[in-house]
Amino acid sequence: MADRPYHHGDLRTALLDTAEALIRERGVDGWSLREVSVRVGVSPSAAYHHFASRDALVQALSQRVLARLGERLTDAVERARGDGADGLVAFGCGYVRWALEDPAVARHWLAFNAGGGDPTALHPHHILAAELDRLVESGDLPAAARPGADFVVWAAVHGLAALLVHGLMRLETPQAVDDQAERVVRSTLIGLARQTPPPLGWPTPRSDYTERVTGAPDGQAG
Amino acid sequence: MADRPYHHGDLRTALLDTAEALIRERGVDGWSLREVSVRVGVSPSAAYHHFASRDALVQALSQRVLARLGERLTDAVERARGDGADGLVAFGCGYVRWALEDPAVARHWLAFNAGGGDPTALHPHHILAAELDRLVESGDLPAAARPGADFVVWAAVHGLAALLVHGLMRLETPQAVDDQAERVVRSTLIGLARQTPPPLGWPTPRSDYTERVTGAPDGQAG
DNA sequence: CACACAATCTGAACGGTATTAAGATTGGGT
DNA sequence: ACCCAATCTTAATACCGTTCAGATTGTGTG
Repeated sequence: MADRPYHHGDLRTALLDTAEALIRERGVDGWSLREVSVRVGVSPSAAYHHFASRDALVQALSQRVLARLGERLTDAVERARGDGADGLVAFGCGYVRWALEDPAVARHWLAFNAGGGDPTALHPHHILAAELDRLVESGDLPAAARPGADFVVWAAVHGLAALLVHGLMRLETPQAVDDQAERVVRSTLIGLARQTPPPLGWPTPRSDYTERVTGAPDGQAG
Repeated sequence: MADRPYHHGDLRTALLDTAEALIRERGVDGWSLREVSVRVGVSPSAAYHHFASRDALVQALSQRVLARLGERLTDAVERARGDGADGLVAFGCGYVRWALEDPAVARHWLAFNAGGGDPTALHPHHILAAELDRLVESGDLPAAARPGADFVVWAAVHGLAALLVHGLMRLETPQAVDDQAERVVRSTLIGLARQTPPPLGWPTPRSDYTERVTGAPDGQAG
């Protein structure tokens, strides 16, 4: 602790990195502000010049994780974009793979996803919605099925990731993970396409979902 | 503290009740073992004669919450069971309604769902699987679509609940919640039914997503 | 270059936390 | 009546988040 300069240089990201590493090593709650500070080589109170509280660090970390997920998903979707649902299948696979590669970090995000983050961030929901719009334009998805479909697909993918990360569902091989993700996405899309206009079992023509399913892209919970 | 008997009588459930009430009042982390003990009227260390640690209480609470959810879902499914997917729609609505009625408690369960709980418990997954079996028997779902379908439906319902409870999606009215749950379940079921035997690009041209989704031929599962 | 100022970090402290150990109290069985 | 095991209490330990006064350093201004 003698050779280190008094000013760290970029303590903020060092704290984020170390907290994330500890989460990766010991689980979602296997870290403390103090230990992170010690590991970085500064005093515990130094963190408070970069984060208003421990919770602020948690929030910032989950935003950073979210940003990385966004980049990864845009890449995956762009690379796989072809005919039909391939882009969305890549979205689902990328989402679930990301969760399983770093279960603890994914659980951190699942639990503390930042509410008031940067609205321009590459949010999974945005990417998904854009890809669904493409499907409508290309005629692969009926326009009538589009409103609210983003949340149906997102729920399916998010739920699969959550079940896997929390150990309620187990898939042995990476191939099985991809297959399950693909099946979830394709089933949901087929169901969305076939159900909407006058499907089987959909009782009385309910009012359209455009008004009632309020998707707030940049909104957050109270 | 003078008129209370030295032995509480049923301290274990009293601790669980109080912890749950505090979670309901102040959020997932708005409680401590000490405060729970004080609220019940015993010393902080008394809890350790009923739970090995704070985490054990967390686990026990999440198991109890799970059991209640199970009872509720069996009731809902049995009551609504009719032709076709009505039972599963009731399952989805019950699941999501339960989550929204007590968001903090639901988040507690979402985060700490017990891994090694009672295997005979009424687990949502069991109820769902049984209902899917009924659909196969009644001919509403092709037998070929049955294997693994439970996890597809569960993922969709679980994901919807998770997105709502974490504020990533917002539905204003209870009717909108029910509608969204119904749409998720029916879409998934229709998709499962239509996709499986010879769907769009599903079985044979099993493309290798390891190449297509990411550049790296890598990935792992838990 | 000198000087002031803001940003950054340290050290010590406060109250709260989980957890443990040793001892007091009580109910049930013999 | 008595012993034992279960239950609860008191006290103590170690860690946690957070705050505050003060030391150290970079930066811009004359």
